[in-house]
Amino acid sequence: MSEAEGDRIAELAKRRGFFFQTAGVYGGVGGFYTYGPHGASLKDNLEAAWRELFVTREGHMEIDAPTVMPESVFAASGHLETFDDMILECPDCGASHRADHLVEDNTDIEEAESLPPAEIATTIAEHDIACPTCGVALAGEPVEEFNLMFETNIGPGTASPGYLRPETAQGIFVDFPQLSQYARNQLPFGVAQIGRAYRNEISPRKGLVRVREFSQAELEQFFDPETDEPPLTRVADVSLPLYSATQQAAEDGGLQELTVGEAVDRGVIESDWLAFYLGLSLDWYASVGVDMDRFRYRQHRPGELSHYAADCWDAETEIGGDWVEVTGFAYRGSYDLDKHADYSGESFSVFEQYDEPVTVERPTVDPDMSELGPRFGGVATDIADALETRAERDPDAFDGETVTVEVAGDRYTVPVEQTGFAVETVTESGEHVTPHVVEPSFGIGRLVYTALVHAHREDEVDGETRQYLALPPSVAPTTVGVFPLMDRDGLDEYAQRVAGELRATGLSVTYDDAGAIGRRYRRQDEVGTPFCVTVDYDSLEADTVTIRERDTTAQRRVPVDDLGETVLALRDGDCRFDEL
RNA sequence: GCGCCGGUGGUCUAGUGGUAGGACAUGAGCUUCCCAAGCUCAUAGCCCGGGUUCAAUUCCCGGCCGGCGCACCA
Repeated sequence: MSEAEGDRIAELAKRRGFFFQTAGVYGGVGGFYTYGPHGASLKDNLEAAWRELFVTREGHMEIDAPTVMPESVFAASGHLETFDDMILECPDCGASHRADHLVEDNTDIEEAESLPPAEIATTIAEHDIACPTCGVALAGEPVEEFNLMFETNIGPGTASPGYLRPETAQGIFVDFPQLSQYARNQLPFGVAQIGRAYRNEISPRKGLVRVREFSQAELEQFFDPETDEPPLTRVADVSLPLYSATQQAAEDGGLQELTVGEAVDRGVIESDWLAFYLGLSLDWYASVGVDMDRFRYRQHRPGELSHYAADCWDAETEIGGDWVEVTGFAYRGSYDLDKHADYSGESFSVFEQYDEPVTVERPTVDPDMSELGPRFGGVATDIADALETRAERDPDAFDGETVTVEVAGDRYTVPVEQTGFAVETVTESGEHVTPHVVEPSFGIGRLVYTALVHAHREDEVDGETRQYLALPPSVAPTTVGVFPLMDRDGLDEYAQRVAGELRATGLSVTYDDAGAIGRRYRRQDEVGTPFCVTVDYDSLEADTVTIRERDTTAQRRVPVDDLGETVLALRDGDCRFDEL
């Protein structure tokens, strides 16, 4: 652990091209990192592994939405309001406070968040609100607005404000009606997306942990909360390291090791869908290089939940003594779809057919427009609509001779016989359901960082300290290094040919003929290359090469003919090195 | 954003009011028949701006960036 752990990785990352701070020649810019060659490759491999599970294996759809969205999207999602904080700083002690919270705590005003900053400042002065930290009067202090979303303008001028998305999820929610079509309106279905998101953090910290631009891999699992069940049996026996809100509150609370089945049965995880994804994801973390002894699922405490979340579990990894959120598994309910339905006026529900149609009695109207039209003129259609609404809500009103409806403040009386009122027996074949959402949201950069930190090892070879990255072969940036033992006598040509043949199989290969052989092994150790192939003088005689394993430095001699297949099998875990 | 501390080749560092030295890494060459060996040579640096001074990498101020604490973290 220790800070040294993060420092070592930051140093290695910069020196060997995993990641580094962007625009260093201009002094650098806070919270922005560039992935170097090895880092970009590692990140790609991690994303591919994610896609393999959450898209391909689970059969979900993947989309790619824009990173800039119009204001209306975030007005509906709640981000415009929740991300726009009013900060007030104490002139005396320097503490920052949420100005709207000060007002709410000290006055009868609720939802002060929706008030303009000037009004908040006036209210603070009027009520003589003092700094909660030191007690100094805050009257007259400026209320600063701070929005965590990057704002921009769409097109010329400022008429169409746009925002860089603070999460990729809204790109899925906002086009749910379209996506539902592609899923043939069949719940449950999932939509995945890998992409960039942006948050103008007040103070970015700790390398890749808190940055202003980052990659998310998110899955939105849509389901009918009444009828749809996840395939829990597939993961029922997976053992989860759980740190529930209850355990966090308990004095002696610690991790609970429960299987997915047990956690659901005991109500530790309330949502079956959340439980399913916690179970499904566990092995994935291990497969991309997370040290599972430094991993836990932690439930959000009640006050910690996001504005949209009903329940949330974070996957956390331990880095330098701190626990870092690498995934949020949120139960978002129907919050997002309801909001977009509300703001847009469009339907964000799915029509679900019943197994058996249901017959119900329903009051209907069929107004006689040949009577209503001449009599009421332009408002006739509005009156017809009002009659229809009235019939649905208050069919008893049609019991008498006439019925009265109100349109735009005026009352109109219509003879019931002209309304065509009837109670019909209709057959309903289904109903409209607004799906609920469970969302696993992976922070790719934090996982890359975790993979590097957890993979870092030191050992001793022939009295020399060796530094290496024990990355899983499937995610390591380079799979195999190829070296000629000597850069002469035809060994180099032979090795070049071997490297070319390996590349042709689709493997990620690096060729190195510079310096002593040991130095070349070390270079590859440091960037986590799991296998190195060396061409020596025996190769020229017998067409065999040595293959060396990173973690043990052990070597085997193998025929060059099926080298490609051998390395592929080693990378994919179809064969163990000590079986060669 | 506030406070404290810091910023010297790609990396890690020494040092200084008269523009800098090392180690590692990198490149070229020699050597070398499997784990950072050795030799020669080469490339490469005082975060930015202002001030004080004959002279600033060094002192002062501001900025940028980083670490830590506070705040923030949908």
